[in-house]
Order: sequence, then structure tokens, then C-alpha cells
Amino acid sequence: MLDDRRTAVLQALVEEYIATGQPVSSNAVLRRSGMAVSSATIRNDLARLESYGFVEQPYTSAGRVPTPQGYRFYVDHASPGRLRAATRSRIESFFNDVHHELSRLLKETTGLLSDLSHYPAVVIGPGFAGESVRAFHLVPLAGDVVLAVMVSASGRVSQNVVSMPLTPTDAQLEEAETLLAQALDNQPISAAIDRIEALPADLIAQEVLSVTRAVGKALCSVDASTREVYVGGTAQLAELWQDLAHVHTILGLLDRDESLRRLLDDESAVTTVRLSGEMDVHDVDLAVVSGPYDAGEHGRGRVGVLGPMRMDYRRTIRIVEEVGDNLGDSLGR
Amino acid sequence: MLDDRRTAVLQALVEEYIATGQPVSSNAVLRRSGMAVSSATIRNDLARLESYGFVEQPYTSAGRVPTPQGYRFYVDHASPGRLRAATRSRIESFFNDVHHELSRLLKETTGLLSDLSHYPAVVIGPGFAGESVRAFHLVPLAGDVVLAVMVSASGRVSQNVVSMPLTPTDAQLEEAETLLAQALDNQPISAAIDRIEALPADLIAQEVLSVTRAVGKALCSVDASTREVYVGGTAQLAELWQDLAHVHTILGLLDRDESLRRLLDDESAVTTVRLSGEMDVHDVDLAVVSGPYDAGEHGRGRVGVLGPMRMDYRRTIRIVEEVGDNLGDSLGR
DNA sequence: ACTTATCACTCTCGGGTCGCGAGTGCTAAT
DNA sequence: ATTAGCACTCGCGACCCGAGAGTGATAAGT
Repeated sequence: MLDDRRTAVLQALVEEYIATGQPVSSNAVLRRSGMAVSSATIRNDLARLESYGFVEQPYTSAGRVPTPQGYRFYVDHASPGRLRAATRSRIESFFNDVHHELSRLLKETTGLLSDLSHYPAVVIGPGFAGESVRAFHLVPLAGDVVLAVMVSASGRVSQNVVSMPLTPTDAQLEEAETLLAQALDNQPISAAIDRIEALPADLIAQEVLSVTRAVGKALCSVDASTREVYVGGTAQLAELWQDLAHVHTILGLLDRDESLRRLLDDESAVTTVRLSGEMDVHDVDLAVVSGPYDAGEHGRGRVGVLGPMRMDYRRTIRIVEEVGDNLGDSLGR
Repeated sequence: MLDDRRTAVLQALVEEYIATGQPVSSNAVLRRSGMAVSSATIRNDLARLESYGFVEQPYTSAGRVPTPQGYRFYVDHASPGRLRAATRSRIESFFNDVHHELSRLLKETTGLLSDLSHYPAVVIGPGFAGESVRAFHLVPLAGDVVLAVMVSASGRVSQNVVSMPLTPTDAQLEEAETLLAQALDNQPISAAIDRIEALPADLIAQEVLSVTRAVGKALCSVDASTREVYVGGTAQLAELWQDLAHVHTILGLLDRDESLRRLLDDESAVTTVRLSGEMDVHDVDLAVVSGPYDAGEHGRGRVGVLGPMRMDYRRTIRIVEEVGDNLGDSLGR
């Protein structure tokens, strides 16, 4: 599609624009790329890139600005950046030092990530499915509503509100608790669900059985519901998007968990870059760099940062990867 | 300090400014207050109010704008607003419908509050001290770090990371867990702490005792650490403060839990209004309306909203009170 | 066919000017 | 103490204009 020089021109243009935020002139491309051609040649190339839809002029006779397609081409061809040693060691010492319960660790990870990247950061908690259960309790809340609390071997806590088909007595609830605790004991939840289904129906009182089964069913969704979303570093927003309308839109996205999930939650097992249109987000100039983390048997989650398309992708991608890897390791042992 | 008419003039001026955001002219005051005097009289009063520091002119020969002192006088003298029936029933049905675990309920309460008030909302979780403990577990994390998990009678979960003075064996940890579970069983935490101190030192192995005591000490701070802070409705920011620098500052405050606590956490048992300077916040035009909620034995917390000083106080105060009361009731049974 | 030097042309940006009008403070009368 | 009348002030928006950066086109060179 593009020969080497035009690729280099596009690359230089994107990087110059990322650095300055100003429309990029042919001379600026020349300066940055250090190519041994004249500015007129660059101008010809730029006209070509424009006809392909990679760049555009904000107005006649101005410099060029990358289009979303231009950014897409750039990120697909950019080589990964390098981390400064200081950054790397900051990440490592963070995960060596911090000992907190999961929710606080994830919240603080957003702080680290946004500190390093200078972009707002999002972390999605790992699922619960693979964890083995260390303790289980049923707590009555209202009449037919109980809370199921599980503590995993790694100390994570899952709380689930379950609606009962009937209003159980305290005794029935205790019996169900005992049954469930046995079924769950030192088992991954996924395995325990089968065990609950297989309980001998003839040896157990009808009411107790239905309570137990109701809780068992609810546990199927425990994975999704424990995938909490954490956001940090939103103060960066005002500097990144100089426009109030944009800040407003982005804050609207950050406000609701489900839209955050939509931004981050592709299934990809590698670090990805997604641009506004690709996420069904319109009217705002948005890029999301996100990567998975793998906490082994404790599940997987995702970390990411949001920024304008004019974003330092090479550096950001490395930071997201490094933080994700370290977070996974820190959780995974 | 002020006679009746001047008080009325100030009140009309503040309300007009809250409604329009424009400097208020003497005629505008007249129109809003419906007083039977001429605009010249109002002008004289305004000059007097200005000499007292309640209002100021953005520039010579412009209308008047309230100063922080002016707002202070206004909120101290404003009669509380009325809630529309729709608003009240929205609050009530919210707390009747929602059944979630605590953290999600609090998070969703910020959504409700900011929806109704049109301001960003903050909720501080209730403490844990008064709760009685239903279940207790110690989970080893790293060598000398363990996680203490408590489930309260009302189904709340507290997780605390505790550093040990030594690296306990599994057996020692189990023994400590048993001791602590006994001490805590169906007791409020505050009472249990004394019991732990009073354990018979001669009947228990030295290591187990020191582990137990370390956990006991950590439980003292359980109350503070479970007072999570939740924020919602930040999208409103962009509309309320039309200035990017202000939005940036406010986001900086919302980003960090401790600054949020500082904004909300006065000890007052009634709804209060605090203005920027009174909270050691400078360079930004900020007002915080916050009120307590009382969940009975399950502790107390605080709900509030942030806005510019140009804020609909009468309406907002009522909403904060109503949401706080309903939240307290919903948790308190 | 591609590259380069040159140059006329275009369009934004920032600064300066200016008139309008809202709103005040002052004064004198009631 | 209140009011009518009036001269004065000052921000705001509209308008204009020149400078300068950067382009596209053209024509010559490789």
C-alpha cells in the first residue's frame, strides 16, 4: 500500500503531531525524519497520503493532521518503545511493597498506571471462577434475600446477594450453609457448582434443597459480578482534552461501569489499541490502550489507559504491558 | 447586622445569580424580590452590602456578584426547600428496590444522588466498629503477612492486611484463628478487642499469642479502613465549572480518597454547607453540601454533593437530607 | 518518471479599533 | 430615607487588517 518513504513520512508526521499538537508542515516532517529529500517531495507524499485518507488539512494551506485511519496505520506498524530503568523499577517496587486487599491494590494500580502514563487508567478485577473456596457463609438480609459470602484461598472475598424462592427459617439456612460449605470446601467454584447439582435429593428436606440450589445458581454469575472496575487519574482529563465538551463525554464514559467494560473488554490476549469509532464511541477523540493480565489460577483481568488519539502510543503500550505483567505476577502466586 | 430589606435584597441577589450566572443588576433584584421600592433604593442597599463584603462587582459599573461571605450569609439564613413528590418517591423506591451488597449499594447511591441533584456526589461508607461479628478467618498471604476477613451479622465484609512480628506456621495460624473467632463471636469489634488483650497468657504458646495480639491491634483500625469512599456523577463537572482549570482542580480532589474525606468529614450531625476557604481549598470555587446518615448499630457515614458556590442550596440540602435518611434507614434495619 | 527550486496564493491568527448598551453613582428634589 | 433623572464607565462583540506559515503549481533538472 505504501512504499518505505511514505510510511516513514506518515510515521514522522504522526510522531511530530503527537509531540506538538500542531498541524505538521512538510518541513517539520523533514526535520524529524532526517530524510535526504526536499520538502517538495514530502509535500507530494503528503498529498498522496491525503488521497489515501491517512492525513488531512484542518483548512486549506495548513499543515497536515493524522486521521483515525492514519493513527490506525501508525499503531499497527509502530515498534514498541523502551522503558526507562526508573520507570521499570518504580513498577517493580510498587508491586513488591504494596500489601493490601485486592480491591485496594487494584485501585492503587490505577494510580500507578496513570502516574506513569499521564493518562487516566482503568483496571478490571480478575474473575473468581478459578479460585478455590476457603470459607463460605450465608447471611440473612431481608425475608427472602440472603447474602452469600465466600473467601478464597488467596484471601479474596466475593459477596453475592441471592433472592430465594421462599423465606427460609434460620435452621434451614444453616443447614443449607453447611451443605454448601461442604460442596465448596477447597474446590474451585466452577467444580462446586456441579457438586451442588448432584446433591442427593432424597436425603435433604425439600426447602433446604431449594435454598441450596438457588444459591448454587447464583454462584454461576459470581465471576462476572466480582469483576469490579476501578478508575484513577481522572485529573489528567482536563489537560489531555482541552475541550470541555470532550471532557464531559469522557467523564460520562468513566461514570458508568458498563461503558468502561465496553471500552476495555475485548477478549484479546495481547495489548491492543482501539480508537473511537472502533469502540462505537462517536463525537469524541478517544484512544484506549489496554492489555490483559494473568493471575494464573486466580483469574484474568485487564488494565488500560484512555487518551486522545494524539497519544504517545509506543511508550504507553510498554507501560501498560509492564504494569499488567507485574500485576498478574503479584496476584498470581 | 442587616435590616430586613437588605437581607431580602441579598437573598434575591444570590438566588438571581444562582439562576442566571450573570452579574445581577439592581433592576433584576427588584424584579425577583417584588419589593415596592425603586431601583435606586436597591442600588443604595447594594452599595452598603458591598461595603460589608457580601457582594462585589466584577468590574466598575457592572452588576453585583455574591462573595463567599455573601453565600455564607445566604445559606445560614435560607429556609429549607421542598422536594417534589416525584423526587421523594424516586428516592424511596430506589431504596426499596435495590438489594445489593454494601459497596454496590453505596456506589449506586452516588448515582441516585447526583442524578437528583445534578451535582457530583460522594458517599462515605459507615464504620464497622459497632457491628457484631458472624465469622472470622485468617488467610496467609506472603510469609509474615496475613489477611483478616470478618463477616458481620448484617453481611458486611471487612478485609484487613496484617503484618506479623514473625512468620507463623500454618498450625499456629489456625490456633490464632480459633482464638480470635471465639473472642469475636457475636461481639461488636470494639468489645472483642478488650477480650483479646485479656487472653490468658500462660495457657497459650508464645508465638500464637503474639500473632493473635498483632491481629487484635490491627482490628482497632478496621473502622477507618472500611470507610470506603465512593464518587459518582462526575460527568456533571464539565457543565458546572465551565473552566478547564477548575475542572482539573476538582478532579484532582475527587481522585484521592483522603482529600474527599477532608471535604465531607466534618463531625457535624446535621446537614452542613462548606465553602472553599472553609475547607482549606483554594483557587477553586467550591461548595460542599453534606449530611450524615445513621444506620443505627451498623454505624454512621456521610453523603454529600460538590458544586460551585453558585449552587441551588435549598433544593440540594433537602435532597442530601432525604437521601441520607433513606440510606440510613435502608442499612439500619 | 521522479525529484527539486521557486513563487504566487491562501487562510488563520493575533492585535487593534470602535460603537453599543447595560448598569452604575451622583445629585437634587420629595 | 427614598426617588427620578442623568452623565459616565467599561466590557463585549463585531470588524478590520497585516504578518507569516505553509501550500500547490509550474517548470527545470536527473
